[in-house]
Amino acid sequence: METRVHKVRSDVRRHRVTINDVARELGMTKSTVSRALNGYPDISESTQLRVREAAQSLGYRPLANAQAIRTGRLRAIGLVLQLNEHDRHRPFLADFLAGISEAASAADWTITVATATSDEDTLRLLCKLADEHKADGFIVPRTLWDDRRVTFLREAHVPFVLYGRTGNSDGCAWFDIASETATQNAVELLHDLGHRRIGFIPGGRQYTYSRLRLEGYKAGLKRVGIPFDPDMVSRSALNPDEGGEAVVQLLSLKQPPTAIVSSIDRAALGAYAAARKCGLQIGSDISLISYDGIEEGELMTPALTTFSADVHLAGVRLTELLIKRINGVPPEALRELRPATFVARQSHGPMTRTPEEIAAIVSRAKNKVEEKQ
Amino acid sequence: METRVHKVRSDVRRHRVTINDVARELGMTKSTVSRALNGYPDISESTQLRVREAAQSLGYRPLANAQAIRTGRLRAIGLVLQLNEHDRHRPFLADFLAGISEAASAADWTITVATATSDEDTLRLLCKLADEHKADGFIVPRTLWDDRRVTFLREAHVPFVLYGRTGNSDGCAWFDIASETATQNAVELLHDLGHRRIGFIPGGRQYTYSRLRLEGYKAGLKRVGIPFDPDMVSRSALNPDEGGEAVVQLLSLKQPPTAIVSSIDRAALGAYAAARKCGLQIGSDISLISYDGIEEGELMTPALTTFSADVHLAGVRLTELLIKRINGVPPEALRELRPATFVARQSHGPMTRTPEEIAAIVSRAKNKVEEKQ
DNA sequence: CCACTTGCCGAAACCGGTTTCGGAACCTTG
DNA sequence: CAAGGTTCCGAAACCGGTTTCGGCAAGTGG
Repeated sequence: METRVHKVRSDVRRHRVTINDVARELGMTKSTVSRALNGYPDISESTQLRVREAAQSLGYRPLANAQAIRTGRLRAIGLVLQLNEHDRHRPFLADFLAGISEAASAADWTITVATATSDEDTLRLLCKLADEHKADGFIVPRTLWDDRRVTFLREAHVPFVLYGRTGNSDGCAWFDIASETATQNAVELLHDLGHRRIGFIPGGRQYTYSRLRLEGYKAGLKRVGIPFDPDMVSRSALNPDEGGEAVVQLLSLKQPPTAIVSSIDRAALGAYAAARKCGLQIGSDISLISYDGIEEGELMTPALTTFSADVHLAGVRLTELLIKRINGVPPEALRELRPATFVARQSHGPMTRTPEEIAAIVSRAKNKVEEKQ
Repeated sequence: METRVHKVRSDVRRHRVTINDVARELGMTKSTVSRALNGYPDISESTQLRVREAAQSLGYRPLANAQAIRTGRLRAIGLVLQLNEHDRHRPFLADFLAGISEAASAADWTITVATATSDEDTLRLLCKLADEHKADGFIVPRTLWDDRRVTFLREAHVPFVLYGRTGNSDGCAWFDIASETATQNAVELLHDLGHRRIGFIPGGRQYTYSRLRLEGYKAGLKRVGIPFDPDMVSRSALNPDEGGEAVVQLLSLKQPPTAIVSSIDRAALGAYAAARKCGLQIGSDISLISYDGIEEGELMTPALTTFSADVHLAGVRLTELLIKRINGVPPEALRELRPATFVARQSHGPMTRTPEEIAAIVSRAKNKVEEKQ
């Protein structure tokens, strides 16, 4: 046995064990071997057993590519990642990939990935991978509200599953984390701590999550009886710099917020320096609650309170859903919403200053800066 | 469910243009079409042209899996990533993948990835992907000095290319960035700035780079005429916490360093807080030069001086080398070493304090901490 | 004018599998 | 014991390509 395995290994290139080898060894035809290994009912139990044992001991592994040309099933899931200059820094990529790979391996599937640099590029690669049948179906990450990938895959009748929701979800299977609920909870929590002016920093406009989190913010306000004020919503922010600008925008209002809810952690990271520049300290002077759960949040002072999304789990579930979808389960039966996890750290707390006090501090800080110049 | 599967399948089949469709359209046999498209010399120029045009206009795309069962070539490169709990936080994964994907796409190849959680898992997946021929060759990232992946791939006669060097490089193609030279340069630079006691924080022991950087450190010392002192080499550090501990270890010496060279940025990030705890400020009281070029380094105060490795380029070159290797180029001709880029920021500077002064400050800071307790 | 290349393409085998079809052996049943 | 039904497997077609082989027609040399 030991030597046999070793032999197989060193012979990978020269000659692998084929179904014909197994058939010859057993004195059967390859059709019988094939049906036995695939559990067809017209092969007797005893024969199936014999074939399985022989295949095992010979180290036979069917070639997925060869199977695919007849069955049309490669047992590969496709993934096209868009890594813009913009969000090249994807904190969750490793976790996400690990989740997908874990679930795929468990089902004996593999992953085909490609990376793209723009929307067009993404669509082109998706189209190419589908055309050349490099994958049986696709995981579509970071859904947009109006997503051309979805349109394409739907029309091409290629199975897919979305990470996130989208505008028209006809025929879509999806997995998502209820960030709108998290955002709503953040507002309610801040209200319970005495805050009445609560600002909001949206994420990238085109993404579905951005829409949902804004809705969650509004739902939270409604729930606690605070009227919605458009001024309390800043420009959208996708990185620390933009996050900082958003915070400055909110704090420069005549009636600035005493607490801020940020759509994404990356933007919230920029809030610290921006607030400091305005003479305020996150956590003590002004509260901040964000969403995502990136590692860096924990290293900030004070550490960032956030709602954490389990991206590893997302990868696992998306893969399981996609495999089911490829096996013919209707998309309507493959939709899953999970809650985010609240990670209470030190960037939020009871209201300590009124909007008026904050406005005064900010104005004083601004004058100081101007004096220096 | 059964009917649905059949429907999908027939749908896919309906869409796909096969080589037979092209042949029928042209009134030729598929063998002629195949040879024409593959540029065989026994097909006339004019026929080749006609076939190419017809294939183009019909939208024919050969199925890589179908080609592979005869040619044995899938045009897919394999990548098994080990994402330990430990270094799940891989800052370069996105860049690395993007580089690989870019080069693979350009050559019309695809990528098959899998992630593993341990050395054994990595080896198992590598073996499985090779056995089932899911890829024509592999990129092996993060080489160890004694690397079982290399042993396996070599014995199995599977083409591969290493990202990094290894103990026994017989039959190995590789790409690497000369971090040993960078480390040496760091030492020389610090010497030029007046530093004479220069500490070193090694990375993960089993990795080849760790060995090389230590050698670079020693080479730098030798070059400038400083005798090597084993005490100047701390325990190895792979993350901010361990980096902090390493710094404390060095600063607690009777003759502490006035400058520190760190093997990896992640460890250097922890140096800031650790130095502060010892009463010292990075950049002004003590110099720090690191290696990697991660984004976070720029956000530190003062920003981290480091040698940056172009991981995107690494992905591109590794892919190009691997494809050549698979095409039969001997591994000895596929070895490439590139320099790292020096990124001068604010964490290093002229020597401002002697080792004795530093020792005094550290000892005072320690007493203070003890008093508080 | 005939033998001999040479250029070019069709026919068929092949790759490693899956799937359809048909028939032999066995079992039931009347 | 004949008729009919089951069980189980072999033969052959098939999937979408590649590659080998051979032959026809045109060109070339003697």
